[in-house]
Amino acid sequence: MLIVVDPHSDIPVYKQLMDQIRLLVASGALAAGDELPSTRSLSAELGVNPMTVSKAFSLLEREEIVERRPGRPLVVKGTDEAGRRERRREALRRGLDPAVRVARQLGFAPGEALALFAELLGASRDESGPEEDQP
Amino acid sequence: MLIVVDPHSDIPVYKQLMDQIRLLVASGALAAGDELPSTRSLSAELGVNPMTVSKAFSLLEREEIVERRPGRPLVVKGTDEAGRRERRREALRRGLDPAVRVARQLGFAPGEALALFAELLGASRDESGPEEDQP
Amino acid sequence: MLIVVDPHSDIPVYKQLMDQIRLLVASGALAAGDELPSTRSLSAELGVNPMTVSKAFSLLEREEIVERRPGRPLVVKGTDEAGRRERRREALRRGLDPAVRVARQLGFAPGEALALFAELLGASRDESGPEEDQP
Amino acid sequence: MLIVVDPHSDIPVYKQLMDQIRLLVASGALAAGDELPSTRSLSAELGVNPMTVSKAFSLLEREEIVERRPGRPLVVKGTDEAGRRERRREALRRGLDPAVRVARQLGFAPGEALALFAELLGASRDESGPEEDQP
DNA sequence: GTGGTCTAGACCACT
DNA sequence: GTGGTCTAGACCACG
Repeated sequence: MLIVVDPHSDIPVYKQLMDQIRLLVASGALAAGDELPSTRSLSAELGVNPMTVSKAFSLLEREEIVERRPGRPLVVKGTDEAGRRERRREALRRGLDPAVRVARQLGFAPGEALALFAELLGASRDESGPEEDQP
Repeated sequence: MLIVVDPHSDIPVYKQLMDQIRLLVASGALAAGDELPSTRSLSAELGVNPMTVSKAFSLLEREEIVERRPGRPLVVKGTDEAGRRERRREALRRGLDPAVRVARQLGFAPGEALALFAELLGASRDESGPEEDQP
Repeated sequence: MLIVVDPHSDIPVYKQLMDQIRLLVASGALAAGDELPSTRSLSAELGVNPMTVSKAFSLLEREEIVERRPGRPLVVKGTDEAGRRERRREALRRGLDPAVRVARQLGFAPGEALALFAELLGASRDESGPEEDQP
Repeated sequence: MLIVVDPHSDIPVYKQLMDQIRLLVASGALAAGDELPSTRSLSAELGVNPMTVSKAFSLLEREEIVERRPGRPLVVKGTDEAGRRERRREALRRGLDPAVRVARQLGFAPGEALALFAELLGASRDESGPEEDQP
C-alpha cells in the first residue's frame, strides 16, 4: 500500500488517509473487491494509532467507498466502469476547482494559467525517476 | 471589499480572510497605500468575531503584507512591480500544486487534465455575472 | 428453510439466524420434532461461516428451543400448544416494544401510530407488488 | 436535556446518543437553532467519555441534523415545517418496520397485531404509575 | 485473526 | 470557553 501520512501536516491524519485511499480507488490502483490492509497492520506500518486508521475506515464505509464484512478486512466496494470513470473525473474536478478560483481572483488570463499548469504537469513527470519514455 | 467567508468551511475563518486579502493584494485590487477597513467594520460586515479579524490582520502584518500605523487603519505595504508580479505568479503556483498532485495520482495524461482545466476556466467566466469583455 | 441473512446488517449473523429460527418455531412453520438442516448444509446455502451457524445452533440449544442428538441433525423441541401460543404473543410484544417507545418519544397520538401500523401491515401483504388499492 | 444512556446496553453509547437526539429533533423537543449542550458538559452529565459524545455529535453533523460553528456549541439545523413533519413520520415508519416484519413472520392477522399494539400504546401512557387496571 | 467501542488524558486550533 | 484530534491501552464481539 502506497500510503504515506505526514503527522506534521495541518490536515488531520485520518483525513489524509481518506484522501489517499479515495484516490487509490478512483485511479484504479485499488480495484473493486481488493482488500485493504487490516487496521492494525496499517497503523503499525504508518506509526499511527489504530483508532486513527479505524476512524478513516469507518468514514470511508459511510461514504460507501469501502465495505465491511464482519471479521474480515475491508474491501473496496464494487462500481461499474462508467461510475468509476465519472468518479475519477469528478475527483480531478474537485482538485482543479480551487486552482480555478485562485487563477480568477488573481486576474490571470486562461492562457497564462494553462501555461503554468502545463509546465508544472510536465515537470512532475520525472519527479521520482523516469516513467518509461516520452520524447 | 469583496471578501466572503464561509463559517462552515473547514478552513478557519481567520485563514480565509488572510488568503483573500493576500489575493486581493497580489492581484492588484488592493494597491500599495490603500487602506484596509477597520477591524470593527469588517467584522460587522462579515458577521464574524472581531478577534478573528484582528488575528488575520496581525498575521498579515507579520508577513509584511500590510502595515500598522497607530490609530489609523492598516495600509497595504508597498512593493515594487517586479516583486508583485513574482508574488502573483507564486500565488498561482501554490494554487496549482495540489491540482498537479491529484492529476498525477489519478493517472491523468497532461492533455486530459489541461483540457478539463481549460474548460473550467472558461466556464467560470460567466459564473456569477459577466466580467466585462473578453475578446 | 426460508432463512436469509444480511452480512451488512449491524446485527450479527449468528443472531439473525437465531431470531429467524425462533420465529419459524414460534409461528409453527417449524413444528416440534422437525429436523433442522445440518450446520454444513445451512452454512453452504447461506454463504456464511460454519462456525457462525454452529454458534447459533448452540445458543438455541441452550434456550431449549432445539435439541441436539449426537450424530443426528438438531430437532425442534416439543412444546405444548398453550406454551407455544404464549411464546408467539410474547415474540410479537418484543417486536412491538421499540415501536411503542419511538411513537411515544415522537409525540404521536395512539391513533396516528395505529393508522400507520395498519397501513404498513396492509401494504406488506403483497410486499413488492403494487400497493395502491386494497379493497 | 432529557438524555439517558445505558452503558450495559449492547447498543453502543454513541449510537444511543444519536438516536435520542434524532428523536428529540424529529419530535420538535429540539427546534431549529437550539443549541446542544457542550460536549464536555454532556459527557460529564452522562458519565461518559467526551470522545464518545464527540463521536455522536460528529456523525450527526454528517447527517446534517446538527450544525457546527467553530468555537461554539452545535446547533440544531433548520428545516422547514413540511420537512420536519415528513421526518417525524419517517422516523415512526422506521420504528414500525421491524414490528411489521415480525408480525408477518409470526403469521399474525393484522387485527391481532393492531390490538396488541393498541394495548401497549395505551398502557405506556402512564408508564411508571400503576398499570393493573384501566377501565 | 478481525474491527468496534470506550476510557483517560493530552494537546491544539478557533473564537 | 468551545470542538477536533491523537495516543495508549483495554475489552468485547465476530468469524
